[in-house]
Amino acid sequence: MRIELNYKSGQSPYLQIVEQIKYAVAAGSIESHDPLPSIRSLAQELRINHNTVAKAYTELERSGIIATRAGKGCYVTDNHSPLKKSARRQILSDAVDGVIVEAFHLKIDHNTYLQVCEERWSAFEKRRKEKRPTKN
Amino acid sequence: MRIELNYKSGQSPYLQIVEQIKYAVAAGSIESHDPLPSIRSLAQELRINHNTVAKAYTELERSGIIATRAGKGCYVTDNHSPLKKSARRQILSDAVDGVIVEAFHLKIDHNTYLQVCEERWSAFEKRRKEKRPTKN
DNA sequence: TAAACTGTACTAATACAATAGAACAGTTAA
DNA sequence: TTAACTGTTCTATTGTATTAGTACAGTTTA
Repeated sequence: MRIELNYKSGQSPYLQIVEQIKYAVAAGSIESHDPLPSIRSLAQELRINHNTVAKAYTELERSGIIATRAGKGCYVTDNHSPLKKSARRQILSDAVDGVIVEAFHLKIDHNTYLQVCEERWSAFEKRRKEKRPTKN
Repeated sequence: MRIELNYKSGQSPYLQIVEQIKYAVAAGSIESHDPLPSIRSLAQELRINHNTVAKAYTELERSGIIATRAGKGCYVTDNHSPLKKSARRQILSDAVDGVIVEAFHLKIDHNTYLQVCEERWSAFEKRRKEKRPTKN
């Protein structure tokens, strides 16, 4: 799990860390109970203040993706999202709406849209299976 | 086309205007060549400074969604996205990746995901057809 | 031309996000 | 206990986003 900061992207470092870790968990690069690099070591590696990493980790903890314990460290959790099914579906629905608005302005047709939706899901699925072949 | 500002959302007013207009165009609530409310009249209606509305309109013009002309007003354009096909598909792909990461952390399964992707597209399509039934 | 409308440009005030430094507190192991 | 590691809290600084006020410029129409 390698985190890289892009200072030209315009996105703040702490948000880049949040996104990359969320992405890595979803893609199976890191799994439940895996330890994350400690706040200070990651900060040193990225040459930023440790509070910037701490802010990213706090945000991830708030989302239920990781757990932090003073003195121990940070770990990926397995119980993401305590929301009930209908609420989770609503959040997804809003996110999909955003993509559809984007697709419309990009003049993308229905078939291409569906194709991309399926392709990308398969790509994530594949990476997760490659990472833990015995568990599936 | 009614724009409403939510001051509790945390999103800045000018971005709310941008999003709502992009959404309205994608949903067919406003169509190509339709006039938008003038900068000053919309500002007065929303009780904000006209430069805030101007900023939103500038952003929309930069995205190729509307055209503004001093003295005349602002109109929805029809030529969105001058990017080539592969680039547009790449942008969509990245946006879909974001949704998939979100879906994973929401513990949403493949079927539900695909169902929502299709459902929401149909909902937009339906609204556009209802708006201009003779054109399709 | 004059008035009333359009959008635009410039400047300044304010608020907030982002980052950093220093000191604090919990955990482990020698 | 002590040392070395963990995360946490507090405060301060910096930079930038956001908004607003004012003055300017283009277009239309009476």
